[in-house]
Amino acid sequence: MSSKRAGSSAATAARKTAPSAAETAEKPAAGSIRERNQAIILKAAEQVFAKKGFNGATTAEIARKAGVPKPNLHYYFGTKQQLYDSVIENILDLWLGAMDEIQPDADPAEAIGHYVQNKIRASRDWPDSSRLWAIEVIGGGRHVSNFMKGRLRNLVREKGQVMARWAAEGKMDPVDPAHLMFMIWASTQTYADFAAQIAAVLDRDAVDDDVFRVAEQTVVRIILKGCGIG
Amino acid sequence: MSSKRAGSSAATAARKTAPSAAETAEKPAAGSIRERNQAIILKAAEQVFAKKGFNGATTAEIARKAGVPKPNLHYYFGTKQQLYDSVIENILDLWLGAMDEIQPDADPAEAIGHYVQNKIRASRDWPDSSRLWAIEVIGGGRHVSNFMKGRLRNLVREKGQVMARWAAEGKMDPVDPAHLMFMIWASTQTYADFAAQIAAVLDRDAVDDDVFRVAEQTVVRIILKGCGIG
DNA sequence: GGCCATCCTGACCAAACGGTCAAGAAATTT
DNA sequence: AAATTTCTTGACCGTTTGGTCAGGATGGCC
Repeated sequence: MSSKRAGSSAATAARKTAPSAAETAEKPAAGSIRERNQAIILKAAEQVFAKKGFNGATTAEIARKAGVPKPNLHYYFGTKQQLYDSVIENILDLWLGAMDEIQPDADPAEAIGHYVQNKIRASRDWPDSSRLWAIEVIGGGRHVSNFMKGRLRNLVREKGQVMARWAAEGKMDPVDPAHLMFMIWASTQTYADFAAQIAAVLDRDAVDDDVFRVAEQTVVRIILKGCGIG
Repeated sequence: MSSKRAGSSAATAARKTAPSAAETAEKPAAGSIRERNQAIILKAAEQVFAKKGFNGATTAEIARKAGVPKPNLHYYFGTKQQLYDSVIENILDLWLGAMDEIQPDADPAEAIGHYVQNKIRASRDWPDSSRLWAIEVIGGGRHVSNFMKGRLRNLVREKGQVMARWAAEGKMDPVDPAHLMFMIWASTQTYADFAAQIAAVLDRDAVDDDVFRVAEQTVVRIILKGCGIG
């Protein structure tokens, strides 16, 4: 009797991310066992870490959720800490995408509006990533310190200069760009991080698409108008 | 702000000898040993819980930070869970104060502006409370579910009606009040919860008064202007 | 089929944790 | 000062945790 808890949603998701190019038919290629299992474990780990933080999560729970025996975690990722680092690394992209539109010759309303939109949709589509990031930063952010002081800081500086130029050209108010970013991040990620609170206040079981629609509308509107755009 | 709450779940500890503490009338016993030590432990517990969450915090660390032996925690608070509950209970007031100014006959700019101000200053003055609240809600908020679905929801509904009236009178834009609240909470509490990230991006050791000054200015301005006030 | 590398897993371990206890020290009351 | 209640503490315990290991199963390649 094999201990297959198979058919989980994790398996389907992992199959989607598997390299499908050269493979024919349904049989996974040789080297893909590793990738498949790593993906399954990473997804389970993200869920558990996002809910309980690093210390609160147990390797046993992650293994159970992934449907694999516990030693399998260590086989693929070494220690719990290394597994955590791998999960964190997969999240960093959330911060870098979507800011591309903020360019000197772009339209501020569109650029910033789309950025807010994308951030809110990220909260809807990958809430666990947002929550895990939040827990990590609240705890001091030691694992992401380099990222925050490096790529993230540079990005804020760069996009801040674009906004300063927009302001100089009269296209928007001279708002402090860094704090505008903080405000956008906070106002959008709150729909993932504080979903429990928002659902409770709105008397719903969860933050569903209806809520996200009004959220997107409201936040985009206040941010843009608040910056003197539009 | 209401005054402090005496440890409500403290009595469960000393079961050996009936804890006859508070039954016969109010015995202030100014500076009693019990109150002093409970306050010390609660403060230490809040710091540790805020950084590591419930599971990540250890009673040994709380005891060390409070400067008392570990069994002393159990003597005063029973279990770790009860200590956590006591800490959480002390935080709830943060959500209720400061919204008082939002009244039908008040000036929207002043009322909302002061509310944002107060929330940002709360992030500056009690960052650990904000962070602990965040960790609790991210983890599902089971310990505060009643509060969120009760007093908090009612408060949002009540103040939302005030804002709807302001909007009907043309004093502000017809913004969804609940989402405006979410935005204010997120934009203000982020200066406590995400302090590590903000400090890193701004290239500072910590989020100091300078940062808070610009933060207050920027957030108040964007929120008010974004709502069509001012 | 035969061989090898990769993958899987039940059983186990040392450390850390929450919690307990009994006895002693310090207040408080009588 | 004696009695009694409250407070303090080192030592201890059962459970849970992250991590290990040896050996078995599986798949790829000739």
